[in-house]
Amino acid sequence: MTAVRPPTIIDVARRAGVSKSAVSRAFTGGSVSEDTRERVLKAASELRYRPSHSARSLKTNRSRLIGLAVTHLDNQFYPEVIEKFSGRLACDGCRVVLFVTRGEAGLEPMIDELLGFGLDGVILASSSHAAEVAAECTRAAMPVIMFNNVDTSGRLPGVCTDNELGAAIVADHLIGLGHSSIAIIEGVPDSSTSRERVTAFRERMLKAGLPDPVLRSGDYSSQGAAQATRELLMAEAPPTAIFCANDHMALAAIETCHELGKAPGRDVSIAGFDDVGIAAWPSFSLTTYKQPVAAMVDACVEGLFAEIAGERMIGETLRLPGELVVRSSTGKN
Amino acid sequence: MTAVRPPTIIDVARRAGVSKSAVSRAFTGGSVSEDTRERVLKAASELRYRPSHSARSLKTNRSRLIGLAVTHLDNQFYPEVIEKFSGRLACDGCRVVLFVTRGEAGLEPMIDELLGFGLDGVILASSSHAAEVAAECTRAAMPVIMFNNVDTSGRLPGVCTDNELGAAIVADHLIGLGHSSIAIIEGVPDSSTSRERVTAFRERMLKAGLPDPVLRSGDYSSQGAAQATRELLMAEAPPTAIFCANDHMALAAIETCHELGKAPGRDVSIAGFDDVGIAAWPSFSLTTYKQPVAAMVDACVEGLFAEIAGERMIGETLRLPGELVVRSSTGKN
DNA sequence: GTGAAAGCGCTAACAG
DNA sequence: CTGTTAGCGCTTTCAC
Repeated sequence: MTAVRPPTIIDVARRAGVSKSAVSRAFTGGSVSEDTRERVLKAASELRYRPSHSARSLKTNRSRLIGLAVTHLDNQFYPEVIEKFSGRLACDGCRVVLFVTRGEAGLEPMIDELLGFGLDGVILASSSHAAEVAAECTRAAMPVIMFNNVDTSGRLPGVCTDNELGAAIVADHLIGLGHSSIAIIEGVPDSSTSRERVTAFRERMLKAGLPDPVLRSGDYSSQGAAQATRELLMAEAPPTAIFCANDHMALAAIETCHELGKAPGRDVSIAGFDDVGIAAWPSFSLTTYKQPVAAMVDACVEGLFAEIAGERMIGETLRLPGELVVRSSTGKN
Repeated sequence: MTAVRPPTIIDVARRAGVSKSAVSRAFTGGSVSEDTRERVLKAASELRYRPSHSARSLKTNRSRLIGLAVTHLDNQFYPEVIEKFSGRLACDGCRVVLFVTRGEAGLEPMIDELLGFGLDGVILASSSHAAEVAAECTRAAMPVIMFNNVDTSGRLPGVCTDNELGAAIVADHLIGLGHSSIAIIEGVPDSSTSRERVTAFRERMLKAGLPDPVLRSGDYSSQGAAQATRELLMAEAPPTAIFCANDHMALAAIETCHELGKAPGRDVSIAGFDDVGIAAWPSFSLTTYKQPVAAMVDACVEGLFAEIAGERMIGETLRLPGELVVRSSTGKN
């Protein structure tokens, strides 16, 4: 059995009795007579012909492949983001090539990978090392955009939620409920999202004349948040409310409350950030600040396409407002 | 500002004072003298040269891109699978191109996409329409393998958990706990996983002399499972245990129990299948049958690589045993 | 071990 | 509207 090699544009041209160019035009939307187009399409489908992706990419310098770098798929926020990007990009005929960064390790080599797969552009939704990756991408003239994360060093475009606004609104909500002893569980310290949310929340409290909140690191992980929650709630004077820098940690905090026999929303209020799917489940009913993921993804894709086209739509970072979602994990003090 | 086009192999050759071939060899592991290799590598790094992916693919007919078709990213099982595949394939220098199938719609066009991106192979982890996609792939000589899903029509290779074994073990567990009135919430009826799990569970019950279990469809969705649970538990003679065809539905069933004021593990036992991350959370503490995801992914990748190499390692479907994980969502009747 | 040369399959001027 | 032609950047015989 000889390996049947796939039909090329030449096979189609021959069978349709036209030139390669005619076939190419028929497939790329060039101008061809209706008659030619039909014959080409017929021949192509008989031959089961599909244009070779690599040949086309080589010529056009476009692969319609977009890299998406993410971390922590166990944080439900990312699967949601991935799904949205995949759907959105598919509308433009593009596909997502996934780069899952495993914690701290393996990021260096990933840069080479990111640059070596002939991608048209890259979306950095990974929370750490963004700066390094970004710098390398710019040097390689690879269009990049940050998602849910801002480039503090350079001036890369990016899209994220207005974290400061969101955190302030959550703070107001908690304060309005009568809480004055509020703790914060932050994420990875050097991630922009965590920094912005924490800072804004804190400022709001100080502005309200409340004491500086206790700060614990949850490192954006379940275990970290659980540990922080334990320490917080078992202290001598435990806080009456805890603001977690994301839902992933807030969910863990709620789990920990149960473990300690404290009822979320009654004994202690827990608030998060993201509005991940699970947050709405009755078991958690988490009060949180909803990130406008769909709008963010749209803006991000448009921004990236602009970069690819050589323009620049987004100045530095586009910050979209979200929406407070009040559920029963927060209650009056 | 002229667009600085990326350096080609020729630029490197010139700078290193060697021929294109020498550069190519230095990068692909061909035989070159140590001296040449060094000069090439030096020139390349000075120029920030990276071999063009599309040019290389065109020549070698290998893109190192593997398609992964999945559904339901809100079912935590899939993000876990994606992450594992991404990591595993990265070890072999390959990357995942994602194809998220949005329910029933958009599968037809997706086949074209799958075949049109110059992928080296495709992993079908999508639960529905697998047969159609598979058939088209085989016709196009595209290496395919099924994951967690068996090809009933053709004879495509695939890897999945031994669903029948698993379901039987879960049945035994429940029966051993003294349950005799057990209901089943199945997934998408025409998915092989659901069928196999349901059939085996049922058989086991009959074999134990128990009445034929009530069967409800949850359609592998949270809403479906919640609805089914409601109907089941509000019936005149509610079952004392419910077996859900996957964790995603079992979790929803547990939520629904709370909604109805029934304590899982006491008032009614709930068991799932998968052992998704959340299943272990204290709030759910779901008894389930753990799919050996890592081993499945390894086997799947090996099988696919064999297909790509023109061999066939896996006869039809490889069924790996999992492991019962007993938690507190199931208890004595 | 090394270079010259021939394409991989396609698109995009350029003539006609 | 159509065909001819010239590469895109790389790998790989094939001689040397």
